Amino acid sequence: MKKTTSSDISTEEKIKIAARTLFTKKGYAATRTRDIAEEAGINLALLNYYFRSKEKLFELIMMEKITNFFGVVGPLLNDTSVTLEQKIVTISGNYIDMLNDNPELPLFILSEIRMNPDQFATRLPLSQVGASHLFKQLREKKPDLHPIQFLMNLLGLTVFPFIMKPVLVQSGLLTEKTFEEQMVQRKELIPKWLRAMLKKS
Amino acid sequence: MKKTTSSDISTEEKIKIAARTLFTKKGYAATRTRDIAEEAGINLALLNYYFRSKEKLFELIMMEKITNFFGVVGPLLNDTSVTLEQKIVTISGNYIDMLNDNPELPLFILSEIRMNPDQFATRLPLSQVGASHLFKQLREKKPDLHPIQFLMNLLGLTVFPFIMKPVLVQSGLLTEKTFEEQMVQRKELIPKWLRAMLKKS
DNA sequence: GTCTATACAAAGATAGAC
DNA sequence: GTCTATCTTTGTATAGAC
Repeated sequence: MKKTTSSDISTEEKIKIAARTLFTKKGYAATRTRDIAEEAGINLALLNYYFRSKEKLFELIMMEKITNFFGVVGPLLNDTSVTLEQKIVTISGNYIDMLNDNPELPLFILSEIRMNPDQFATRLPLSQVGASHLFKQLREKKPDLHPIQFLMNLLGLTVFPFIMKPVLVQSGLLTEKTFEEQMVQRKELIPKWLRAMLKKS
Repeated sequence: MKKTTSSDISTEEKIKIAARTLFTKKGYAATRTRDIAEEAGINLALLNYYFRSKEKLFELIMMEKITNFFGVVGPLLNDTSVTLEQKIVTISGNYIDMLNDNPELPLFILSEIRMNPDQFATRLPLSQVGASHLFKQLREKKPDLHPIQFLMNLLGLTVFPFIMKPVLVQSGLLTEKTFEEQMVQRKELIPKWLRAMLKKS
């Protein structure tokens, strides 16, 4: 029987929590194992005891985050029972909700991929997108626009504000609160804008 | 009289060129001064001789890049002789041209700002945007949409594809060549999409 | 499983010769 | 201005006691 209850967290879990915080905030290279240990309130040696190395620990966290990030689109991609319109609303809405809770996610994932493109390329569930039902729907609806162009728009309109957030808030152009309000608004605006893009021209 | 001619580059300049390449590709933390020295083909000690420290050198490059990045919008912001429509076309067009030459720029700037938000906040020319002529034009044209929302769209549609580029290319969803072609297309598409967003609803 | 102590490696910075 | 050699600091990993 595990001695861990909901109120006392195992050392292993403490390290993972601290690693999640620091890695996603500062990235791999700028994060010190000593800082993780301190943040977790444990001894530095235990990090290596449980996870063998900084890199192994990082990969664990990274895979978790990639799953989070692509989990929003994944299940919808090939669902033939959902209309294009519904997919758009669901994807952008779910992303905004998820990113409101994890605003640092996109910048973290994208910058780490940039540093090691080939290492993560194979593990990304993106390769299937090209043959997905969503792409088929897009081609039918608007043959003269490459589905990738549309995907860039969907993600750009949804994800980019969260990437800009630190800049906008720090520059005083926006407060945390008004940012969140605007993101809520966008859940209705984005589908409207995307719908216009798919109109026959 | 300087002995430097156009064909032989001064040591100082060699270091700056190497630093530009490595910092923008890997970020501050992951870049080693030894790598910069090697890339520049100079002795490690010379880096400190010319720039005192890694950090000083980095700040120099960073300021350069911020100037590049915001230079595209800056001059247009308060130009009262340019219509809103023209501003949109110019901004997105110029950005796409500039980013086609410097695709790593946005991810570099945004991830470094994320690591040190307050350090760069003051130096960003973004605070003036709120009082700009562009924002005034946007408020007049479409009072029910917050200008920031529009700015997010303009930048999201323009800049985000370049942020996604490594992911898209590495996952095999796109080749370098088709990416560039699509970006050229977007120079006409983006203004069209944005125009639709500013229509009376 | 957890901690102390320490080895080992890498990175940034500098002194001093040329 | 440039180089070699070296110092210091910081970061990662491990050995061994409890």
